[in-house]
Amino acid sequence: MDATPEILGELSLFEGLSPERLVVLAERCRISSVNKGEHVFRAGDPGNGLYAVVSGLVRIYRGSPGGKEQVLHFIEPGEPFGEVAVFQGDAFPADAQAMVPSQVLFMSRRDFLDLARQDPEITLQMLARLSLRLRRFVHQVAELSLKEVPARLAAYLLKELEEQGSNPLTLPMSKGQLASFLGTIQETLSRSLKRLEGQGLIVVKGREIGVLDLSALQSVAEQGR
Amino acid sequence: MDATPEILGELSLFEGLSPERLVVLAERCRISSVNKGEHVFRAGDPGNGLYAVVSGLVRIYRGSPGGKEQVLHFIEPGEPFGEVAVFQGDAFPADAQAMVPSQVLFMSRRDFLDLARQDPEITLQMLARLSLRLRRFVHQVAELSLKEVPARLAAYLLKELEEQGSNPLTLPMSKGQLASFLGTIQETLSRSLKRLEGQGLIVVKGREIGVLDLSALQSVAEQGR
DNA sequence: AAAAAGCTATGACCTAGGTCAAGTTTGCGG
DNA sequence: CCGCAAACTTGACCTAGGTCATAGCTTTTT
Repeated sequence: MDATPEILGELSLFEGLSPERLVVLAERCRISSVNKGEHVFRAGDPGNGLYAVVSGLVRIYRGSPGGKEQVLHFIEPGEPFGEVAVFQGDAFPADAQAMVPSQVLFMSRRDFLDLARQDPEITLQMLARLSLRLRRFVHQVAELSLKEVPARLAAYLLKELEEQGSNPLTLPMSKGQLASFLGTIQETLSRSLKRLEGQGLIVVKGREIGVLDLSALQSVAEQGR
Repeated sequence: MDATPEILGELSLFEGLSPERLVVLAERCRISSVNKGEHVFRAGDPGNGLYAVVSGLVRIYRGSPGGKEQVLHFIEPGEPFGEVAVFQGDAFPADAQAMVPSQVLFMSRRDFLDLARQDPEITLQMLARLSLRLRRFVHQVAELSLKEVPARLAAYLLKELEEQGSNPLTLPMSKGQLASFLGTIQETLSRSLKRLEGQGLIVVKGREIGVLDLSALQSVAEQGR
């Protein structure tokens, strides 16, 4: 399916582009639907362009021979993914899979580089975007090796609370997926939630989590090691 | 101390720039000496520009309240560091410390952005550079959470063997520092080395490590979980 | 070369958290 | 509204690897 200028305008990637430019770009982008569980690309696939989530939710992850998986990020509507392969190395470093029925936009490397040439602002925006991602990875690596599961969980809940702004926050994914993002497994996550609940810091009801004691949760999150 | 065009020409960051351009840039860059153990910047410091190692060795790491540290990368001569703060967020996300007496070059954000504007090629090179770093982090996150220490160690040795090209390879840092890079501690690294040695895969003599059984080492490195 | 300071090895011990195995609950397709 | 498949919880168990303590070794300083 073809993209429309309206859809493109919603993507953070194209923020600030003129309506005329969007019309031209719309012709060059393709939108496709992917079913729940379907892969947009696999690690090692040649990357001929970049993607963005139009609707739905996509997870980027790496698997291991033993079957365990580590989620690197969840991509929400408006956000691009798979950019790394456009600028370096050409093979995707991880798998991308739709977690719910989703629509994804594709733009070829050629078209993106053309756009970048005509609109250098885009390049700077991309640098800022990759820098942000780098910053997040720095955080993720440090958390994985320096903190224990309850601390990582607490930090996640605080971040989510901040972003959602509403107090009983809602997990945007299954607990198993969250565990995989936090570098652990379902069982351990379940026990950690229980523990925080037992300490009176949170209250859990399905995917809804209410934060009862903000400052105590913060001190759990800071526990390093 | 002022930078010279010759020094700048050696930096991967300025690869491909004309000699005239290098002369102009040399006036804008400052080179300073840092002692072993001295910090170039600390996490949270405002980032007003980027750095590159001219000589010596710099490590980028994050500490935890409990005193443990996770090394994110070792920066060798010619390589830039601290770029992330130039494009995003303005505070450095980690600490940078000289591991041996070193010389580092500094270029202000302003000067770098001026250069980027005049020479768009630099921007694309920077995109490629950040993409490579992102790719490495993807790898590091996955290794930390999916593999055990001996597997991470084996993977490191294979990479180092490849890069150095000589068989008894030489560790470029202390074993304690290597442990911190691999997300573990001295003692565990020591035992892992011993184990690989006991299995006849490597032979260790101080910082020199000879690889005896390449394919066995590869299969240890691939063990996921 | 002696002394101080950092590195490395190794042993005894302990715990966070992964594995395996039942259940139980939730939510979706028919 | 039913039934089946995920998703989730809970318990018993086990192990990788972190902690603590000690001692040998190597390098730099004086």
